[in-house]
Amino acid sequence: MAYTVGQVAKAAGVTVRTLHHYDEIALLSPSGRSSAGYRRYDDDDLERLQHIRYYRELGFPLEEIAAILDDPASDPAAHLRRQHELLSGRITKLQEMVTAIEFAMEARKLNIPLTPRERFEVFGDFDPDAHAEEAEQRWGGSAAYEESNRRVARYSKDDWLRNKAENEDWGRRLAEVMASGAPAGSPAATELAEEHRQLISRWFYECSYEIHTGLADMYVADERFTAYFERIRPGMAAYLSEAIHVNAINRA
Amino acid sequence: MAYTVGQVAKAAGVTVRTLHHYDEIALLSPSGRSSAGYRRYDDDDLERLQHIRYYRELGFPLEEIAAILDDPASDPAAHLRRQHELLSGRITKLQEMVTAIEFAMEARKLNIPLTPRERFEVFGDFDPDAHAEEAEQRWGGSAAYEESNRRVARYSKDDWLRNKAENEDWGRRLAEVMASGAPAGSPAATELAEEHRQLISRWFYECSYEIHTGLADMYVADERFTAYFERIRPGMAAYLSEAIHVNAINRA
DNA sequence: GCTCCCGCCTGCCGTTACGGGAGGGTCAAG
DNA sequence: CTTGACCCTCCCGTAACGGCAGGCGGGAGC
Repeated sequence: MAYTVGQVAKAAGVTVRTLHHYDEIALLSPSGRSSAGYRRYDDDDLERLQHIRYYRELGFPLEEIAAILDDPASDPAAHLRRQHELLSGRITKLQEMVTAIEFAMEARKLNIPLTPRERFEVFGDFDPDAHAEEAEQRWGGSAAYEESNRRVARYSKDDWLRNKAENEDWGRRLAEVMASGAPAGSPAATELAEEHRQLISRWFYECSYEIHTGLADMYVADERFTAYFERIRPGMAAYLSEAIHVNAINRA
Repeated sequence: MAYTVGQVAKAAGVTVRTLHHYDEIALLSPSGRSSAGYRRYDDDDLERLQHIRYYRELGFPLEEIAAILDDPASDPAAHLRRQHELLSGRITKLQEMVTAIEFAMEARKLNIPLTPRERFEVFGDFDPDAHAEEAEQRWGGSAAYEESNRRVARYSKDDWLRNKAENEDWGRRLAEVMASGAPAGSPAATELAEEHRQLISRWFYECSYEIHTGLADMYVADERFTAYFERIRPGMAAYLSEAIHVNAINRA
């Protein structure tokens, strides 16, 4: 089969101008011309264009694409394998970006400032995924996230202020309980732990006891979250963490 | 905290020149300058740069990024949500591209030509994933794929020729059995069905009876595969399909 | 206090991958 | 035989930087 520029352009999702350009730089020259000088593309040309499109999507410059496509050492099948591999890589990277975004969202909820390093982890050339993986585990599956995002999306500025106020009030009361000398396993403390859980459930996502204890562990393991609670009152991170655990056991 | 261009550039994974450019076009102007005219970026600048980087990764032109970042109607949290959504979309698209590649690989194995439409399905603007989903179901999980690809990667040109020869020989013999008038359920036919299964197992991937009957269904359901067998001998697709099913039952 | 090197500054020209016409031929349908 | 859709070849424009020149600034080591 033979196709005109217009047909090829439409099928491949590119403009005619692009095909002209590819012809100019000899990246993809149609295998023939009509008597009137019209470009005629055949199936082999289409296969080449297919590879071009995939490599382009993967960010390769045209010159490099020409080089690898004209490399006699690799056949079409090899290109498919290579593209498969590269695409998988891209997907992983994008997934890391997604978790990074989720991380930033979570940090925002608690007003925890991100370090420059955290902001650009996925872009920077420092050692990859070490932290990303960790973060993944922390706020694992997107189940709770999705819900949280759906809800948060509808919040007005007023809602946010109320949320913040409730949060601060809760923090003050927990600090008071700590000051009173009541142990983390005491009813006063576990009651506030339970309230914390319900606060999250009401504002963000259905927070099960399991998720809650997960958060508790994070609060002591991750310095940024630790710092957040420590700023309210020294020792609060560990205190709250223990209270949450006891509360979860009590209610089970 | 305040940072210099160099520090910001390194952290964010961009060049200093890029930051200069962003300053020039007023996309990201540092919040201050030192007495000597050095650019000083603060944390808010970093947050803005963070959003810029994500939107750029998503393919937005700088001008548009400036517009949406300066839009008073959306705050940082809104951007995070938007980026989350867009990233998820990109991931889905890339995954579709991966299955398209796998589709092309499978087609190559059988020397089935792809239609222009199939080549560029993921790029074109025709109705999405209708076929993609279908294809997914057909050669479902990547378990068999991965193995197939691993093996195929090591094949020499000679291997391919031997494979092709074996394949053609098998086709000829099946055509003979059909010509002899033996029904699809006859030992002669099911024997060749079994041989087909072992051919696949030897060359591509461990082909269980279950996978094999799956392939059989595909051979009659997908016109491209049907056409492949029909070209060897009319009626072969249905004949082989039945033989494979009978063989699977017999051996169970 | 001086030097030295590294980092920062402002132009300014170059490049990639096309976009988008202008001006003019072509082809199939009515 | 016209007409509208499609094709051709120039040719200029643009976005997003890359990269260098030529010159100032600054801090650490002598």
